[in-house]
Amino acid sequence: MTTPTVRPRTARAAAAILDAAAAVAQERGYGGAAIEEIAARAGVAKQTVYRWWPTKTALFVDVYERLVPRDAVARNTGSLRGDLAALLARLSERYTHTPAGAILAGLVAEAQADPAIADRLREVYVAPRRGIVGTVLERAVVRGEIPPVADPGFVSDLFSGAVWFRLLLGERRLDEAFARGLVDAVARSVGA
Amino acid sequence: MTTPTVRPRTARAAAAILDAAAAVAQERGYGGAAIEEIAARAGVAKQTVYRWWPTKTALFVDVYERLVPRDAVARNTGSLRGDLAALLARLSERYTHTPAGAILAGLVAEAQADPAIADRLREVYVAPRRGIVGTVLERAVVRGEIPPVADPGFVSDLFSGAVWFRLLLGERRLDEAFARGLVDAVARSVGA
Amino acid sequence: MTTPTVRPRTARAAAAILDAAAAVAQERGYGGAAIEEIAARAGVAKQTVYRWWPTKTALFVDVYERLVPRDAVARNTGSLRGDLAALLARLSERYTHTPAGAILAGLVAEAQADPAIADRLREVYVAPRRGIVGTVLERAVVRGEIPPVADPGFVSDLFSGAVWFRLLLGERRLDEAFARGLVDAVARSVGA
Amino acid sequence: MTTPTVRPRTARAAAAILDAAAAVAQERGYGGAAIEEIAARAGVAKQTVYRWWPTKTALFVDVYERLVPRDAVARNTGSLRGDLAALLARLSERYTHTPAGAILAGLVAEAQADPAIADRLREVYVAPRRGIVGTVLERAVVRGEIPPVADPGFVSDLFSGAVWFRLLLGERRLDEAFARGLVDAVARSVGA
DNA sequence: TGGTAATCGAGACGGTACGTCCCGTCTTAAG
DNA sequence: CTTAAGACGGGACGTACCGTCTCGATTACCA
Repeated sequence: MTTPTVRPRTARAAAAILDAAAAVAQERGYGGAAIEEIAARAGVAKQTVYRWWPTKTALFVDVYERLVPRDAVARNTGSLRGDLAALLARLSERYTHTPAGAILAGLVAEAQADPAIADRLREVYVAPRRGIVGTVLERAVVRGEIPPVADPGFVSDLFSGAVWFRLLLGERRLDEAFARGLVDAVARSVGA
Repeated sequence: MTTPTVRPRTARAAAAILDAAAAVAQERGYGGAAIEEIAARAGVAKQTVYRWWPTKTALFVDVYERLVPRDAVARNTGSLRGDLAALLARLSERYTHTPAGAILAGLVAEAQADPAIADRLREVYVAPRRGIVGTVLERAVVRGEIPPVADPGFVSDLFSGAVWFRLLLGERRLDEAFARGLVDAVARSVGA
Repeated sequence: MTTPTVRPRTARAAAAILDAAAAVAQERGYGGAAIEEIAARAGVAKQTVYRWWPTKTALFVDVYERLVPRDAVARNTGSLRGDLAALLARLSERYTHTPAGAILAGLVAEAQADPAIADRLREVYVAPRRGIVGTVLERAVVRGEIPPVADPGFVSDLFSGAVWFRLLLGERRLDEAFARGLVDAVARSVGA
Repeated sequence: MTTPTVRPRTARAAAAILDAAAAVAQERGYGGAAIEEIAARAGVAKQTVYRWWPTKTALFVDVYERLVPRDAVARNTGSLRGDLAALLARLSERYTHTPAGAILAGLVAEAQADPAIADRLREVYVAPRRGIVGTVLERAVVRGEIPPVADPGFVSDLFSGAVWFRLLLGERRLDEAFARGLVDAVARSVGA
């Protein structure tokens, strides 16, 4: 019914830019990704990138969201451990096959010098993860697996921190042993 | 008896460079720290920086080690929880008053595109942390507080990941509540 | 009887564009005058400018003609010296109060690299000036002030060159002394 | 004995840049000469151009001076008419075989919007020409060909203006007829 | 008098060049 | 012989305009 605000060509260009940005980040890492090359690869003028994203950071926040959508919902497997394991499997898949990890690391690095970026990152990364893990925990409470969780945000951060540490500083995959250990630690910490 | 290999002026210059690098990183972040400015601020020619450190990364690995020495030993407080709390207090202090966090984040970002940097980072950051937490856990085993730990490296990473997540993405301090929560979670995970 | 081909809005827009172009050239010079700004200032879409003038050069040829009409006739003062002085006074006035000089200089510069522009410039600038000076000389011949002039075009160019040299490289005005000197030189060169 | 102020590599780069600038202006005209292309053609980084010349204008003032040296002296042919003719021959040669004319036109255009450039141009173009023509006139006075000249600057400007008008707006050569006419007009104007 | 085609403003688009910053290498002159 | 100073070739930055294009929203003419 309503006419779309964004014009066709704009949408086309935007998609091409985000795709190109992901591809370049995949090949050269976050730091090595030059706007100049992204634009060239997207078949777009540099100005067109700057028209829609004021900085490289802003661009890659959007790229990250495209790779790891903010509104993802945790699969209900019927048990807390199963849900957490499913979450880990999905994360593993995304960080293995996309530059999501490299991008996140780059954004976190920049956030250290710019509070605005830090805020934005909490918005697109921390808060959504807390939402997802919080859902999983609530389901477990409802199921009677665990008592009410005093600080679900903390539990989520514990979980996310371990995953981050592994993916960005250890092996790039979350293997069986790691998954079992982390699920176990989280489950214990909430009194399962 | 023997004269040191490194000449006085060299040592002086090296220290000046490391200090200047830390100062610039403090002000402008890791990404914003230019070798050019570091050299100028150290009162040294750019070439002198390149003589000892082939890349910005190598330089900042040394800066990081200077801020968070690799061979630090955990204080023995007489209990697992006490030791962990002491560890947290020391980390909080370092990441609050130095650019250690910003530098670490920058190095981790670069490590995503360069396995050699990743290796180096495991060497100066992951391994030492595992050593320290491992020592704490061993002491607790000896004390009889906990049973032998199957995978102390994983426990250390869980601990480090949570600290990292908090310091680089949340508040820059590790307050009382956070410390209590993390100590508790780690202690439970090892069956305390 | 017939409705004019050019619609009202069109004519209005064209005038607004020429005015805006003159104004911008006045403020920023020929080189600094951007089509983009001219269009904006005329309250017109950029495309509307390009609809009527293929290039900046073509636009400014029209602007120049508007400031210094091609069909101007020399005032008959009753003597050669008087006519020439009147010519000088009119030129001085136009180059002092309009961007005609800056525009002419810009066009001449572009003509050096493009023979088509050079031709156009001879058409709107050189030829009309020769016509005017030629008229003045003929009148003087008729009056019996001077013998027939062998090469009136050359005399005109001598006159115009001196004026140009003064206006674009010296003072922007043609003062009394200069006028007397030039009128005298020209008069002598034709045997007055 | 004294060490030269300008270092060899600098001198080498500077010469390459000036040569390249002249070549590009020859091919594309003043307006079409991009610093980017000049640098590339000189095998030099763009920054190296900007290190020595703040603007395109400053660069081309130097290019012009290289093509038409400021300190040139008029050949003494033994007569006023001969000296003027020699001057014209030399100018014709320079404007025909070098981009001097295109460069001068470009600089004059820019001078209309920037008094500093106008000053500089009077310094490197108007004043030297007045000096040269002044010398020629003085010699004629000494020879007894002409009475003392009241305003030699004006005579020079008359001469230069005519030459300019011809070279930049008419034919690019100063043929026999034109030379005879101009020499004659100038000679008459000073009472030869 | 209401429909329709031309014209308009707005401004996105692919490009090119701008002038700046910093990279890592190099050359020079002083101590 | 080492150093500081800084020039150098290079490459990306973010900006300004170029001239072309697409979009809706007026016009203004014709049915």
